Amino acid sequence: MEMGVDADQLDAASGLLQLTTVVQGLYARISERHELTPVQARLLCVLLGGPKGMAELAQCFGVERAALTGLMDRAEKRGLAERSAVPGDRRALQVTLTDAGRRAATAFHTDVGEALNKLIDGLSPADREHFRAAMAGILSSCRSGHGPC
Amino acid sequence: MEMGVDADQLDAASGLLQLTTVVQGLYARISERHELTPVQARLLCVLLGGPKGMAELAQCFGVERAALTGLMDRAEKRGLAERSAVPGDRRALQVTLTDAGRRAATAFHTDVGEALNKLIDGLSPADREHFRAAMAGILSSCRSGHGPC
DNA sequence: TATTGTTATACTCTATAACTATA
DNA sequence: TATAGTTATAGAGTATAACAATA
Repeated sequence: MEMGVDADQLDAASGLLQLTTVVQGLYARISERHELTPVQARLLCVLLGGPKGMAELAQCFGVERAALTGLMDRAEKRGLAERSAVPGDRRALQVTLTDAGRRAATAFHTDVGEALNKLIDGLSPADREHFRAAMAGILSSCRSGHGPC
Repeated sequence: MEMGVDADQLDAASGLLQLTTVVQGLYARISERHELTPVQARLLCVLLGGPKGMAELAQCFGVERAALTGLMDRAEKRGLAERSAVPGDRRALQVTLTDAGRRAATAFHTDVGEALNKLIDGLSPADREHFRAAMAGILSSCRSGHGPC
């Protein structure tokens, strides 16, 4: 691997922490640019994968169902997502993106992807592929692959 | 590089996003275990590097000075950190850890380090070093190295 | 009884604007 | 005037507990 000359004296744990901070900051900055909070942006992106129930969204966000109510109240007030009845179950609600919500989600998602790709622009193609594979390995070992997210 | 068989079909941008989510979640879980919010935990860890002024902390957290007041009010109420006068400047305050705060910060920091190292446990030593160097390269290219954090 | 979603309440974190005191 | 920090106010996000309606 082609080592950057000043790319040392940083252990992996600190690197992960700092990298996380950078990505979080980037996500927050792009959210703001799209007039979204990071949580609202994430909500829209999850819904890009198709309609979801409230409980399903709560589980996927790792929050209580009650938190989703407020989240969706705000998303709905802004015309980005909607709650609608589910034919087979009169308790349940189905959350879907509005057209505006889908446009916002797509635009946001594109910008985040660009920014993240720019982040790894400095790596050589071989290093980039190593890095990608390492992340995939880490993720596959720590996520049991349960859930709709 | 030794490729995991199921470590594919994940692009680098998604990987970064998911890795960030995993690290955030891990950080939040450990914070909770130590009866800290993630932000309070981060505050203590920054103070482990030595006393800081309020404005300095605000800049380092990327928040307004007013937000630090509330943050420190809560940290002080819990006996984790203290504000004290600065000899040369009667406007300024110096924030330091209490003994309890230092113990909490150290214990938290240790646990986070362990968890993060466990995260990359599955990588071979060579892959781990590649990964570490790649992160260092990314970080050195995106942080101008300004600031006390 | 269990599940879906909501309401009520309280707390943390954050921004903005206006303020005090000091430099 | 500029800087350090605070107060007041508002809003987002979250948890807990209690509730309603449906399964």
